[in-house]
Amino acid sequence: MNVSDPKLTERQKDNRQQIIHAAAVCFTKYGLEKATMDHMAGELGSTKGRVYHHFSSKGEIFFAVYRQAMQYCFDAVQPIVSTPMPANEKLLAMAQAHGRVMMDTLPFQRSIRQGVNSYLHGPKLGADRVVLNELIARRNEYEGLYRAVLQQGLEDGTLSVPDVAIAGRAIMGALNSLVDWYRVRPEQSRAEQVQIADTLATTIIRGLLA
Amino acid sequence: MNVSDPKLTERQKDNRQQIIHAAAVCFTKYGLEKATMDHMAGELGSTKGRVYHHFSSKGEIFFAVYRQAMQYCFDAVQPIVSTPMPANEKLLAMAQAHGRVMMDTLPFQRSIRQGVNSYLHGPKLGADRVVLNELIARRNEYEGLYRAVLQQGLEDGTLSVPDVAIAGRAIMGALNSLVDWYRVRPEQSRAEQVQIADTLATTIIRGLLA
DNA sequence: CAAAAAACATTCCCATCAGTATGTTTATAA
DNA sequence: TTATAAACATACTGATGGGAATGTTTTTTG
Repeated sequence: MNVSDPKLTERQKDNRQQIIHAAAVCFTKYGLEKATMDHMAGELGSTKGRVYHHFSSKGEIFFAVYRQAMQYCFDAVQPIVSTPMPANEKLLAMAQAHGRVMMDTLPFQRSIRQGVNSYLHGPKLGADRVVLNELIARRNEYEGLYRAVLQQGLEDGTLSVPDVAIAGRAIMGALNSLVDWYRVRPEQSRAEQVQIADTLATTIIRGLLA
Repeated sequence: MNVSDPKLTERQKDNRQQIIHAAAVCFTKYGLEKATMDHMAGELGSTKGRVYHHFSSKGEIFFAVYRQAMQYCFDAVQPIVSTPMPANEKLLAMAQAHGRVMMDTLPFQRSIRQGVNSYLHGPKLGADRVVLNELIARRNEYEGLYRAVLQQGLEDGTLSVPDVAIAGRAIMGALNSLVDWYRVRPEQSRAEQVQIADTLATTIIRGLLA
């Protein structure tokens, strides 16, 4: 199974990619619903015609954005999971990586944050409900990475939480909140950016007590 | 300055309250944009006419929901701030209280979570932009309560964080994530409910390390 | 109890936007 | 080089929903 559908030329994949990116920008710029197909086309310097030539609906585009956003997260965090390391260190590294991805792919992450709520209350059944469920499953799978490491930490004794599921939620919630309050500042260096993500990660895992 | 505008009869205030509540339900049920005025009216067993008699626009209703959601939070957390207590205990109590309010006023909190993003990218200027800014300021004021206690904790030595602002964000993010994943279960007792909020609060403040 | 105002319901209007139909141009294949 | 299909642009349609206009009933007030 490939990342995208197989029967696509390189050019087509590139075109889809451009559109997906423009969509992510528009979603964060105007909000999920208020972002129109014309907005996306405008962002590309084109018209609807182009967009509809590569995607069949607005929903399909959102799903593509969602998929990609998740992929970014997996690519950044997945490798760390399989590294041999004490669970506490591993969890910290994962949290830091996640924070950085949030910053680096902000439009995508902002889009899906709005989108889940929005597209959830839509077609109870139907074709794209299936796709949505698949994406939700994938998100759950991602969060599972954290729960697994938390569990591992309970076993190797480097972590201690009353409830693995809730701890996982807490981590995700705190990290994902980045997309709500983090603003890209042009004068901000990469080091300062990473500093924020790392501080956030440390604060969550270390706790707040003296 | 009163909680609501002064020149309103008791009956009017009650009517507005009914509408606000119905709106909060619809916002979470259908999503902010997809929730129509007819939905809200239907939820009340009435028609648009009634809604528009008490509110001039959909935006105004959302603002009312927002205001109320914030008020719920203030009412629950504000008292704790002025209680004489070590900062670490105080912070825990605040976090627990916030978690409970999230659960108790779920439709309201869910509404504003979607809404901020949505209404933010609207009228750059205009009358209701002013209102929105006021509400955002109020939210910031609320988060200030947590930052103040964090600061206090640094001074009385019961708390230790690298960055007060980021720690505040982390707390809010983790607690507010409740509205994303918490589902009301009929068979769940109040005690079990409170247990979840408390566990979450403890996890955040205590941290995850063994 | 009359008159006025409040509290609705009913009906209508119109701007917006997803999606379609139909061109026109550019690349690919035969 | 010609036919064919891909890659667009342009022009249109249909439904949806916010809000206004207008009618009807129920309170309140004088």
